[in-house]
Amino acid sequence: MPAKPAATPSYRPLYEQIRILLTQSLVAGEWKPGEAIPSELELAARYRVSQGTVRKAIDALASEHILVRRQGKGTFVASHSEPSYQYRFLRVMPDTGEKLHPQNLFLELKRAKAGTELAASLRLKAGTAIHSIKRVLLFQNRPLIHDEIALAARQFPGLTLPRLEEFKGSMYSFYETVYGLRMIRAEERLRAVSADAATAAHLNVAPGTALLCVDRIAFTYGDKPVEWRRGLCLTEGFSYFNELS
Amino acid sequence: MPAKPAATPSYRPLYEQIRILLTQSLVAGEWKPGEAIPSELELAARYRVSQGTVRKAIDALASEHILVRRQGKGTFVASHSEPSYQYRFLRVMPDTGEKLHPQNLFLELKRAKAGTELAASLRLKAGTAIHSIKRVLLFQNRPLIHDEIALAARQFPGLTLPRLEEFKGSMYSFYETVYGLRMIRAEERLRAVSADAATAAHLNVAPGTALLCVDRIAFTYGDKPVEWRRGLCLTEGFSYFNELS
DNA sequence: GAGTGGTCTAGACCACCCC
DNA sequence: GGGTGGTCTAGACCACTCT
Repeated sequence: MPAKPAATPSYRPLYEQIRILLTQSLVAGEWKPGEAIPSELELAARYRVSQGTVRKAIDALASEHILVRRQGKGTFVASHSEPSYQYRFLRVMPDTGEKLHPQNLFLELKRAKAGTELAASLRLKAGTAIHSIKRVLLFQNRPLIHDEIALAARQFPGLTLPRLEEFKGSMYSFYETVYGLRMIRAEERLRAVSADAATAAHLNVAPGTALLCVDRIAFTYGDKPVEWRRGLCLTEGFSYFNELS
Repeated sequence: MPAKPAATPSYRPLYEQIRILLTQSLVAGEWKPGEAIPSELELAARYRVSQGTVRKAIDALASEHILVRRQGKGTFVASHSEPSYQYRFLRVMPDTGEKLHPQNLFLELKRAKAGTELAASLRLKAGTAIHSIKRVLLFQNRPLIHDEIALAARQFPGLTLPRLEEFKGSMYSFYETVYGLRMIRAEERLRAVSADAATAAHLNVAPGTALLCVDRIAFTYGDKPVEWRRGLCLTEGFSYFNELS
């Protein structure tokens, strides 16, 4: 493997270069979500390095939940469609701690143009065409979260309400399955706000009720922002769980 | 190194056993926060394993921020007193993203008895003596967070308001420096609530203002809960940042 | 039993820090 | 220059899964 030092660290270890090559193959779709990638020995042969070096590269991708190792079986491309990853980014749960999966109720999908703030978040030009989705998430048949979601229209051609409604699974499972876009990480900012009239109606509470406002930007490979989302969440009996370490 | 298989996984790798031995040394105070632990080769000799095995054990502890590696210098015990770790668990920051350090204003320290809920959180018996601390955190001279903190009295003997006030640094830096208790992780639950009269006064807002309520339990080695905390946070111009991956 | 990931070793060499 | 962490190798062997 030819050494290929880069700008930032003045020196790039081999396993780092391999990690980049693997990522490129993932972006190019050489291995699809849920599929196995070649074995460590095969990859070692392909890149002319030792198994240990390939392992270190895979370790890094596994710790980012981009790949999943399964002893005795192989290494697989992580997928939001797999049960254990279905609601990987959903941190709202009952105070009791059980993880329960919400039911989706779509309210609206319309075309719109990105305002300056949204455009900045998704790294688009202001005025770019977007899809704007509104939905409510129900936990045990109780409306708990009102979501507003924005996606660049050109990245999601042919998106319609019926297609969203007929799909079983999370939004990210949908993006991945239908549009081949895998979300690998997200940034969230939380605030406390007072419910406006419309939101209060959707969540069936009095206007002015305190709600948890969760702004999220979700990214694919290469830290490319794909989805903007604002969730307004009723936190009675439920809370947003986070672990600090 | 004698193999010492344990109950849970029916087989425990060597590096895992080393990790446990290292943790025991940390708990016993063999190496103090901020100090360097022995070099990898020394540890390899001590435990009669190869450098690679010690490395894997240290890697695990480093990824939990229990140890910190510094190339060319050594491996150090992480400390909340170090500038970069001062406010490691503080996720509230200006919307602009800069990290700024708050100023501490203590309001009260009193002795109390743990109610059933608090006792359960800290794994104490109900009625156990505790310290109850109240304070306000100011960002740029603006009161933004009202904290209520509970600690088991027997773990913090001789705690007084003046001792808290004269200490420069974060609470965890204080626990670590004065009581030798290192907090290594924490769990938080976030909710949106309406400000009551007292809190509103402390934060200089109208009663009923929506506040972010952050409940936290912080743990030392061995997942032992030490501190319970409830923060009520004004989120205007500020927000709670979280990264999902 | 064959194939996969996971562990462990011994040794070489590199990058970084400080004397 | 000597010490420390960081990389890389080649090879042995172990644990798990599937056929």
